[in-house]
Amino acid sequence: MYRKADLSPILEELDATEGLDGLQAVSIGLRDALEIDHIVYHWVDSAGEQYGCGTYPADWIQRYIDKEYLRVDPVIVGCFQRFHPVDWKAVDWSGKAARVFLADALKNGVGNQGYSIPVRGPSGQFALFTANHNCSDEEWSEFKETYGHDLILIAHYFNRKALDFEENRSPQPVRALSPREVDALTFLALGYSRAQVAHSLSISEHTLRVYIESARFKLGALNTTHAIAKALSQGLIVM
Amino acid sequence: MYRKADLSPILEELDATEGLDGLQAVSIGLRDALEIDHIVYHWVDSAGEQYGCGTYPADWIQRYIDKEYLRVDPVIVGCFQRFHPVDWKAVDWSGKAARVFLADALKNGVGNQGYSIPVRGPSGQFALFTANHNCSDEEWSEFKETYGHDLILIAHYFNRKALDFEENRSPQPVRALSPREVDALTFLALGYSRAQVAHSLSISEHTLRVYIESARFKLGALNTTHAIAKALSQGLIVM
DNA sequence: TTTCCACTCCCCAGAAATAGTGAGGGGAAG
DNA sequence: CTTCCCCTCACTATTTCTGGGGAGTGGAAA
Repeated sequence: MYRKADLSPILEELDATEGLDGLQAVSIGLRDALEIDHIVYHWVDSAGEQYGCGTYPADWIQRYIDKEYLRVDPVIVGCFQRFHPVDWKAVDWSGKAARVFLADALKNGVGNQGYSIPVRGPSGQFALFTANHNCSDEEWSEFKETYGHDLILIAHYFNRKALDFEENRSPQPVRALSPREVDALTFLALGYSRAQVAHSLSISEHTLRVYIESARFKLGALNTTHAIAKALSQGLIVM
Repeated sequence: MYRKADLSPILEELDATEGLDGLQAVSIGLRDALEIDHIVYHWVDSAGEQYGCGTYPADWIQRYIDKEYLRVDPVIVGCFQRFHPVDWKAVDWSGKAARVFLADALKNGVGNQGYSIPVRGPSGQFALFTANHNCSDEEWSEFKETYGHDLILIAHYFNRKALDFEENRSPQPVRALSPREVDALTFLALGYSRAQVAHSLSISEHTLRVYIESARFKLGALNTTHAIAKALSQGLIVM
């Protein structure tokens, strides 16, 4: 039976942390306190870039990036679609690429049990906070039972810190879309043609075009499709 | 000085709750346990729809909807841009509409102190969890100090429940895309033209078109833009 | 083994989106 | 009261996308 560790010092340490190196240190402390194999915070950037920190072996992290496992990893997909924390056993490993990925992960020091918490920030920011261990299903259930709540909170704080660092680095000048621009992009995202959208909004197609173009400009998008993709992934419009 | 209330029974009640009415009941219990004026969970939908539950007077809620305060409320805007919980005193009340809104809110039973926690789910889902009270800044600081962590966790669980209800109402079957289709849609979402995508994938433009069409078909999309919007919002592709 | 499905290639005509201009009215903020 | 942004409308030429055909390979599953 698990005896629950006191995590309040970890939370305090997390609160006072500065910089990614600090998060790295906290994740090591947390891993030790929880007596599991790995703790990983993984920021998945909308541009496909990614950074994170945690206790995975450096080899594996490099391999993950090199092999573009991000596109294969079913945990990422599963978390992206859900709000609940995700147990690795519950995601879809049926794809061939996914099974190859899993085998490779296990070979590189990743434990068989995982529990990943999706965290979302403004502008479509998305990250994962994962606890990983090598043990039986029963032990893992007990672990989740014991620390589930705490992990959610800690995931929240990890992401908060990561966002703070990011903000310091690049204060993004996100210029908001005007209501009409939002309308226009929303209808386009729903699959309507420009003519239909113009009709729906009771404006001329020419006017509609102006909105689309100014939205494109504001979003720094190369074309309408890009604008809609950006607006969607930044949470500026919702389908 | 605050003596911290034990919130674990509330969390358990929340865990076992079914339906919006249940959430309503939990928010009342929580308000009483915290000894504050109001607790509100507010799901904000971009389409302008919104639903929520909490302890605000029904009059005020109706007024909020009728007057379209959603578009004015600086707390909404502030939370939408941030990951941190937001104290109402810290948001931008400089706009005229915002000040009118504030005056109206205070007149309708809303307390002067507020603490709102943004929560985000898949597909750009966004909600706010708010604690509201009428008291001095000092008392409020102490309250936030005491219950800040708990409120984050509770906000998370409120949103989880709300999403569960939503899911039960509209379960959608997703048919997976082939790797090539994912590639094609991903590049298109990044703003490349068909010619550029074809070149990037080292295939002919004709072939590329076949992928796009089959992806469109699988997604039940009306056109390419729609397909990309659907794929993005279903988490099938990541930018 | 046969039957899928994923992947690759090709032509053509019509529909739709983009790029380059332009203009005027209204409202909010400084 | 001026400036800035939002909303609305218009024309033309060019590029890009869509929809309609058809055809051949290889791998995986039934």
